[in-house]
Amino acid sequence: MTGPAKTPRRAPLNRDRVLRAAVALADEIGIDALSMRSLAERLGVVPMALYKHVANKEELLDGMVEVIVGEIAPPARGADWKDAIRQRILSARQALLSHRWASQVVESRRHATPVVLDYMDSLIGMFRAGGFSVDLTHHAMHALGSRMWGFTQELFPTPPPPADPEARAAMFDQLAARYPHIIEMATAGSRDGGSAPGGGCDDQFEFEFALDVLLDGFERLHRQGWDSTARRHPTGATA
Amino acid sequence: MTGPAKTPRRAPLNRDRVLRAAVALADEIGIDALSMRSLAERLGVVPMALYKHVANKEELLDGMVEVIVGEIAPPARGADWKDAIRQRILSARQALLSHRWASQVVESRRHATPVVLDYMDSLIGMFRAGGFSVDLTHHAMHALGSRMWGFTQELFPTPPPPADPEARAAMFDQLAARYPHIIEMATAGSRDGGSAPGGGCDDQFEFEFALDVLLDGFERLHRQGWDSTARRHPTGATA
DNA sequence: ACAGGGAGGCGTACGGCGTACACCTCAGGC
DNA sequence: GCCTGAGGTGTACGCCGTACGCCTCCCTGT
Repeated sequence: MTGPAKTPRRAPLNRDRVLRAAVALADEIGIDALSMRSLAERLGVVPMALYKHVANKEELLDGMVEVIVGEIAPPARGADWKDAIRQRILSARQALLSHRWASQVVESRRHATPVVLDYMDSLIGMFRAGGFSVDLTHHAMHALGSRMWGFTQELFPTPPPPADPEARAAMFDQLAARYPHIIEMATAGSRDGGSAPGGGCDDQFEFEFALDVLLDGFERLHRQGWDSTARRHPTGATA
Repeated sequence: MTGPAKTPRRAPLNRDRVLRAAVALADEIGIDALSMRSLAERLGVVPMALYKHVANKEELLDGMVEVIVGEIAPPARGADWKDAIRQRILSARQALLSHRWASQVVESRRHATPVVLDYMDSLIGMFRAGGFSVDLTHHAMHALGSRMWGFTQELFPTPPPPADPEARAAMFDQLAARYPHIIEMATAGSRDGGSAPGGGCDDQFEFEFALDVLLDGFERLHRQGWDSTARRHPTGATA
């Protein structure tokens, strides 16, 4: 009975276990509540123990990003460049969307980690495989920007609507006076059950719309043989 | 000699003075070093005094955004919708660029403040004045996303390049093996003094490129009478 | 079989943060 | 001449990230 099961010592931590626990905990309690202390407690360990596995909190967050980016589905083989890129980015979106805090953390990173660079490299490779020049690919990547991760900044964070209907009506009138166009847009959207119910748009639609505008634009420039040294801006010049 | 100048009491603070001091201090010492304490010290006041003028730090940051957004040049009158919007966004860019921390703070805001809504409302109004449907305008605004503020996420944060040339060459080979496309892009850009020198692209060019791809895309959809209920995605359908 | 070392975990402590709460101090209006 | 309330103060609390030194096993080489 003095076998290895005698003392049920917790399996020793390692970097990967720490990172996965951090992701899970952030999912659970939110990224703001994720501290070295809360994570340590979750792992049944003293806060300083974590520093044996990550250098500091920044590196912890970097690692969490790597875990998520690692969840992105691999590129589709044999597809048209546009479909392939579209699909890849949408699957990045899926990966990021399953962790509500992900976009915030990705945006806050200062240095790209290897896994992140892998993803970007593969995306660039897809443009190149589609015949894009290095030049156009470069600008296209920049134009995608954070959309390559599958998220867009929430534009109209819902201000708290008053519960009292009378107060709400009054506030509505007030808003309509100052922000006529916003109100027009918000109310128009809520008519149908379509793409844009007021107070909460169809994010997926909005995302794909923007992505397609960009990809279509890239495609057109590519077909035109656009070159950054020729005309500085893509504008016009369809015919 | 018992006049009002006898005791040189500091003019009492007010919300506006606090916000402007915060902006100036953030410009000076960086947004990370801006704390209620450091700001209070700069104003020659005890930290808690600030809470008589702003509810908490979040509201301070909101107010700082308002100050900056207030610096955006008013819309150009009488211009084509596209030029007008282009110009307005580029002037937003100018305003935000003069405070390096601005984009980070804007992105972190959860609730839009009145001044922010004013800006968005005016942008929407410009689309509408250009004949855009409410529907298309809505999606266009979402597609612009944070680009309406004139910034793009920095995509390739420069990893520290080793000083020793031999080590640098070794690292280069290693990177080239793992990230062939990234390296191709980075090195191709550095050939000419043009738009994309390695290690630091021409941000302004990249920004305008992306903006123009989007605006051109919107224009095309507008001319086609695009409607979100017709086809879900803008893709193709030029001819 | 045993000594040595290193990886993993612990405990304490420090300085900084945002901010709650009670208090003080006057200038201005009654 | 009193009152009031806006503006400013002082103290304190709980949280944070993390530096530093120590302990405790397990693995390894001999």
